Amino acid sequence: MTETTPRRVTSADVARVAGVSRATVSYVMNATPSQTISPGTRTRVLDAAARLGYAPSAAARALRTGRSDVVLCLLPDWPIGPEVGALLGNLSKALARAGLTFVAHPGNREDRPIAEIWKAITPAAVLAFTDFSDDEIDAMRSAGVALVVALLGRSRQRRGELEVPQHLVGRLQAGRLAGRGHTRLGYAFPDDDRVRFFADPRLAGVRAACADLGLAAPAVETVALDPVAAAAAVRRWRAGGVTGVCAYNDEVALAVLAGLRSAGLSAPAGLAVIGVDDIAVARLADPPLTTVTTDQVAVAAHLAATVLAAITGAPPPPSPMTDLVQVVARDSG
Amino acid sequence: MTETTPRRVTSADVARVAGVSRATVSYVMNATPSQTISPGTRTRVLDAAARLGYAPSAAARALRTGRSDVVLCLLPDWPIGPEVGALLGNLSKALARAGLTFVAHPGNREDRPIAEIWKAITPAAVLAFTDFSDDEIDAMRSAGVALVVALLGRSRQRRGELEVPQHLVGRLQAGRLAGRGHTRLGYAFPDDDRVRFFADPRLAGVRAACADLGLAAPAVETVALDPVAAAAAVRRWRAGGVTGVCAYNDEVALAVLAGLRSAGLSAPAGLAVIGVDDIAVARLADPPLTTVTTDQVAVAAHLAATVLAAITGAPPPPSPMTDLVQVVARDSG
DNA sequence: CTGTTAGCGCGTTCAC
DNA sequence: GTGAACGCGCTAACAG
Repeated sequence: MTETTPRRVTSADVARVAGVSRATVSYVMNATPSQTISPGTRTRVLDAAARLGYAPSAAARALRTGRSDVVLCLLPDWPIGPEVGALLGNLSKALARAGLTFVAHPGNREDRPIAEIWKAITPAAVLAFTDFSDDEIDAMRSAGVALVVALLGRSRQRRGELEVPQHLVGRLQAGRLAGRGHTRLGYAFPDDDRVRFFADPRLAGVRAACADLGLAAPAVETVALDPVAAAAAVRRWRAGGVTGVCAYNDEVALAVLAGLRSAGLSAPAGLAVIGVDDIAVARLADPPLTTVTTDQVAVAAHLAATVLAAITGAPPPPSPMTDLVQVVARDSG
Repeated sequence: MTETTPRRVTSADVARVAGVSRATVSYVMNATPSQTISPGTRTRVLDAAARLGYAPSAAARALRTGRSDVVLCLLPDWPIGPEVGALLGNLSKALARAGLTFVAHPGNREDRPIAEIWKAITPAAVLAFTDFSDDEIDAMRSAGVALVVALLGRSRQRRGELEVPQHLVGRLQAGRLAGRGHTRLGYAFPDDDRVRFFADPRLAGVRAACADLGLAAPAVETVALDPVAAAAAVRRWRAGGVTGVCAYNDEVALAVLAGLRSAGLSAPAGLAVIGVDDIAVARLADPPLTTVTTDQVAVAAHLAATVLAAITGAPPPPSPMTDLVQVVARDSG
């Protein structure tokens, strides 16, 4: 029994079987517009490729073109929940339709310089949740990597793709509470510095809504995911006349609910509470949690379009970021 | 001002600056054991590389060696929560220490045949949560990709790396409840077919523990994340004499808690409940949820070692899967 | 021992 | 529709 090492199928194999040159195979496989191929040849090549199970070497292609068809997403170092997970899934799906392979790299940039990451992948584009240093940006640009920043970072006036909706989330929360008669609002800020990138624009949205509606600025309390800490915040809010609280997300909102409970109170009478994300357990809370959801599919589609535009050098699509967020009304607020 | 298109720095550039050949550059950069290099030359090369900011082209390297230093993780299509997110982060860190770049691809294999994914990456190894078809395995193997399956799939006797701990999770839950005097146990099974790969071994662990302890087999109820559905399950359990319930995970456990509440009962008197994962909101529940946690860092380390072994062809490390799971005792059971 | 030469891996694309 | 060079790093064979 001779061990036949199963060699990789290359374009040369296809060319041989189809009785054409490798160049022709390439033209057929890529449907190169500048090159006309007779239908007969085309069919023969396609047939041969299919029969042999030919798949072009991504490495060779990347080497030649200087760019792979991979889109690399640098994940933030804060815990990613099901919402982000869903976003990534949708993004992957949307980019796959454009022939791009989406992959995510977890782990903060301290563990490993991001340069090592993208140099190991040679991605067509890099999508990040937080900002890059200018040096990093220059390095990537000069390597021909398109860059999209999802969330606004600290530097300069670059605008992040996801910043606007975060702002809207806050506005919607405040609007809901104001619409139900609350005039003095509180904001439950997360006890984790790593999520400031998300929390800050949300809080800003609440602030803006309050200003627009002629309400006092929200009373901000940092709320840890702990009943005792939350109870203290609840006490302070109530002492200050606050009747409705916008929480950074559902987890923080659930903490507020727990705080109310341990203070012998309940929502919405003791304090109206509204979260963000509509996580699965939100409807299991007591009372079920009112929350704000984002249309992840639409966001993913927009992000995908932005990435695509960045790759092709086309102008980024306009943000159709309205109607992307909506309230899921339940009993807590 | 002449626009200088910033060309990529290649080994030829380094060679020129250092006054050596490209081969020497390669030997220095890779510290090739079979080739001795004089310290002086070494330094000159390293210096030049640093000055120029040289990074070898991953594409060229992959093309030549037939293998990149990327480890690809195929994510399951079920919603990934913070636990999996943390696992990925730890895995990434552990593999980075071995010089490997970890990336995850979200999205189920229906959207895109997995062959397209790994052919676009040319990974050194693929790590998957569920099993592959034999055809897929053969294709990958013959392409030189090492394969590690984290969770056992349907086919044959292959053993998944994470299967054992899942089993232990179930055993631990049942043991806890039995230790507190419960003799008739229930199991709250998830209402999502996609997580069967996790749920089945956990339930099997509970069954095994019951058998070992001489208890009746657990009364299995499928529990949706909905108070009403959960209340019905609670009723059936209580009618059947069940006094303690092991839940698939914390979310399902919280559903059981909600079901108890809407039946006018409470844990642990009405029904003792124990979850899995120790998600953040577990301690915010009423009562705080007793749960089982897994040492994700240790699991990640073991998985990383397994991947490494698969790549080098070494025998996989033994499973030190004891002491990896433990109970977080709170009030619910 | 030190370092060089040369050809390979594979898809792309320009000139004929 | 074809021949041939190219992108870039690896490594066997070989010369001082």
